[in-house]
Amino acid sequence: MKSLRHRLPTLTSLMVFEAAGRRLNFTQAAQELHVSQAAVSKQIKYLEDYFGFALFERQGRKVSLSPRGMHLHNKVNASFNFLADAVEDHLENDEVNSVTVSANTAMSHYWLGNAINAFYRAHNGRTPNIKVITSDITRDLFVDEVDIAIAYEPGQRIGWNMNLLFEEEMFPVASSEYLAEHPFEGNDPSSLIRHELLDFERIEPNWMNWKAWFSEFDIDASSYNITHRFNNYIVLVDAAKRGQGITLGTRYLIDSKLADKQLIRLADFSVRSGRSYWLALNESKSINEDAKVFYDWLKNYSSST
Amino acid sequence: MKSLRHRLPTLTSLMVFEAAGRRLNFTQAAQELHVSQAAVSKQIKYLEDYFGFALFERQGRKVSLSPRGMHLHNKVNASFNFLADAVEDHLENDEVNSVTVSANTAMSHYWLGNAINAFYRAHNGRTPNIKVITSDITRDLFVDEVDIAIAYEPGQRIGWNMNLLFEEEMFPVASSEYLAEHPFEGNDPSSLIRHELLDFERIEPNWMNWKAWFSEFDIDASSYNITHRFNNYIVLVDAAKRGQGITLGTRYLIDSKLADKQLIRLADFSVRSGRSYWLALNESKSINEDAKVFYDWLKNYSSST
DNA sequence: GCTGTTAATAACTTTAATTCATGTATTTGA
DNA sequence: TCAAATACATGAATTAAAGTTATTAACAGC
Repeated sequence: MKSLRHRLPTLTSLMVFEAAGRRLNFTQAAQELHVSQAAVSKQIKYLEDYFGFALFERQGRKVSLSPRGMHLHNKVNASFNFLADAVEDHLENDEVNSVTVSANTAMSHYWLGNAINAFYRAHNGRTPNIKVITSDITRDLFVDEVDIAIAYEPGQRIGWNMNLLFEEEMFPVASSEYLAEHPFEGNDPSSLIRHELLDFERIEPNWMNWKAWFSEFDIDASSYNITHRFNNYIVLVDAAKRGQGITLGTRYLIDSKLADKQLIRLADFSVRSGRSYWLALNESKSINEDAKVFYDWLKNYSSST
Repeated sequence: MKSLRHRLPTLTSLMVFEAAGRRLNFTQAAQELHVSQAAVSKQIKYLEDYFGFALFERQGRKVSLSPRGMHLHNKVNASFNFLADAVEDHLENDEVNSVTVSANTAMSHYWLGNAINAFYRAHNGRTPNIKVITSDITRDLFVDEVDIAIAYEPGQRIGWNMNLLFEEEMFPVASSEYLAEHPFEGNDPSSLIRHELLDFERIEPNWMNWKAWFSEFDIDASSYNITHRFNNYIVLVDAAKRGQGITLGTRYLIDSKLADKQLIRLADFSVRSGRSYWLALNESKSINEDAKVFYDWLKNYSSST
């Protein structure tokens, strides 16, 4: 793995490019940066040599970003702004008491949001500030910054105190609207094969999808019909709620949608994958008392629902 | 608005901090960067002077990140990696009867889902199969596999036919429950500073957050109070709907939540960021007729809403 | 065809970054 | 227990990157 320094041109040149690309005027960029126009010109030249193509198109005395230059500029701009915000946060804020919680998209939306709200209500709104990191990449859930991670099959992790939350169990669900249009007849999984099936497709989280689900009943992939596919569980469930087809619902996650009839469970067959969700407390950094309180509260909350 | 350059310490110092904080060993960091150990030591000292607090804790000849140092390091690391990926990008499904559409999390949930459903209804459920790719990384939205991308500020892209969808405009919103508990009094943005503010924090999409929003009214970051932070717009809006605070709503995305009173707009002030959402058709691969039909339908749909 | 504006370039200067040499503190192990 | 080894800090000197000044060239608008 190359060092970051050797993966990048000089940072000065990128910063000059950021200003020049934003203003589309080297002279103004120079004023903004409090340097001479010549300095800007030279830095841009260096950067164009580095890449081997033009970042700007020169039309006489006007400059505009080339297609590739524009694309690069978006990224560079986002990156420096993020960096500047981070730095300013540290200049302005004396350390605030704050708890960072991470979870994947589905958990964040269908479970954690409710849990935080219940915690917040239970303390009359006087809770530590909370930061929620949502990501479907397990590695991102366990970065140092995180105090509490809620993860699907994370495996053992040193420095994290793990607690079983619940086991994964999946069954077919659809909206009442869909079922009115396409009545579900029969009482076994093979009755599903003529229906419109909405599927989840993503490397991680490596959830059960229709293929794995059907295989539990020895039903072959060629016999059923996947209409739409999604890599985001919320968006998938959105489509099911709107009546576009049948999807696999995860117990605990979609219970509230069943309770208020936004989704209807088709029959009583379901599959337990044998995999689970876990609650994890980061013990590798100096103990954050607020995090510990929330962690214990969550353990209790999960066993009571 | 201060120039980026004057919002940041020297970039060299940040890059040295990135390496030193990752390795937790100044000598190794120096080797990685191909500089002397003294250079690292000096840069870290400069940065600590800049911030006015210790980034590292020195225990004898060992160093570890201080809590604030660790926090900063996460951001700096993310930022430089993002930058390096962007730079490296620049150095260098053809399944039948199927249309692949990509969009970020917020767009997928708050806009695209409705649009697909309307398309589906308009054709009595006889539409091509659709695959939805949800990602908050712009690059992922424009992979070859995608037929139609819906993107926030993608820049010009060769091989993609771009169409303006709508301009970003943001204003404060909260649930009626929150407003009953914390009445909003006053009629200018500075009235917000005593409220509980929920914020969006993420490198990409590089949306307007409270900091940028307030700066339009010359309100300083130290004066208001961010309680909870999120890197996923859906999860952020969930918290607002549950009454945990005030967030910035994006016109067009949260209009339906305003219509059904799940969220209430606080006042009539709003900020236009000058940036926009775009609809893009992939023309670099052999034309997918189904995709073209959906693209044209989407253009029409967006102008009618 | 002037006049004002903007970018590029060459020669020179400045200064931030880096090195070297040395000092101090701590850990390791014979 | 006491060298030897390891790791960060610091002052003075050096270097190379970044910046300046001055000038040229290429337009755009009057």
